[in-house]
Amino acid sequence: MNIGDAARKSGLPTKTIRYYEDRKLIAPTRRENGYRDYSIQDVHKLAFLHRARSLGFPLETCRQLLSLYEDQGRASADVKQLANGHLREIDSKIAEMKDLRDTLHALVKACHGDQRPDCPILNGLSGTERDE
Amino acid sequence: MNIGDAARKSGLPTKTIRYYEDRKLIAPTRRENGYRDYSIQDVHKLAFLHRARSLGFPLETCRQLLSLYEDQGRASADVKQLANGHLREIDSKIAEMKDLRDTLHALVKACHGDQRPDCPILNGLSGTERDE
DNA sequence: GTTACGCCTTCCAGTTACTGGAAGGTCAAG
DNA sequence: CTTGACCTTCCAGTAACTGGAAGGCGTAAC
Repeated sequence: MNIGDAARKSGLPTKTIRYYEDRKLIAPTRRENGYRDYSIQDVHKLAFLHRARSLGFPLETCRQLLSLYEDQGRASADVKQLANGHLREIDSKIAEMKDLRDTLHALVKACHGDQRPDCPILNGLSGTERDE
Repeated sequence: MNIGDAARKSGLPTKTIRYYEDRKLIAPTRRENGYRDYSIQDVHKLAFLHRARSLGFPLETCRQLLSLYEDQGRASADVKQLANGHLREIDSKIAEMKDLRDTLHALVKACHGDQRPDCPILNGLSGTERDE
């Protein structure tokens, strides 16, 4: 099938599909006219990539997951290890963002937000507070 | 002072400082030998940018914050509005990441992680589960 | 004087994962 | 034969840096 149909079935834009091919994640056959020709298996792989990416796995991790996906003799332990590594990264990112959110929230809360120029947010950012 | 000293005092790498100059966020004077010359005010601005960036404000928002920072007649309401917009974005990003984390966590938990090839994580990613 | 070292300069390229657009070929319908 | 929807490749841009190369400047030791 043509790239447009593969796009509709996998949920990925055609641009992205071509990009994945460039990055050697997928290699569809070509017709005589030069058009890419996607098999059902190709579409499954694209949909797999789509889901893995939407879970935030980096492309290189997606590449590893995809090769495990295609390896009938894989050990689920290998997959779990990749997923666990990613999970830990997500957790630390969430923690980092929460910290950041709390800091910003405290500044916003302290700001009266009126026509006067005095502003705890800017004071906080300028480092003129005692605790920084 | 030289860029190296400005870097040490502001906490930003010299590369980043030059980048900010390229993006017109700061404009130090130049000495006769071509070296950049940073004033105390410049260093304050760099430290301000450093803090604003570490709170996750995009550079363009930093630019606006910086101009408010320098505007003695600003209204704190304007600052608060910028900060609030950013806060909302952080909140939605955190919520998004939590969702993602929970989905991934569920997959990881369901995976026995041994030498067998059967793997709920890959099943989840391939979309062969009934609820996807 | 020159050598060494650490600073400084500019410019170019790479990172992540796409996304947009231009220029042009293909195909089916009317 | 033209229109419109496809498809192709290639180039450039995004955010915010980061690394490296090639070369100039400043100072101190030998």
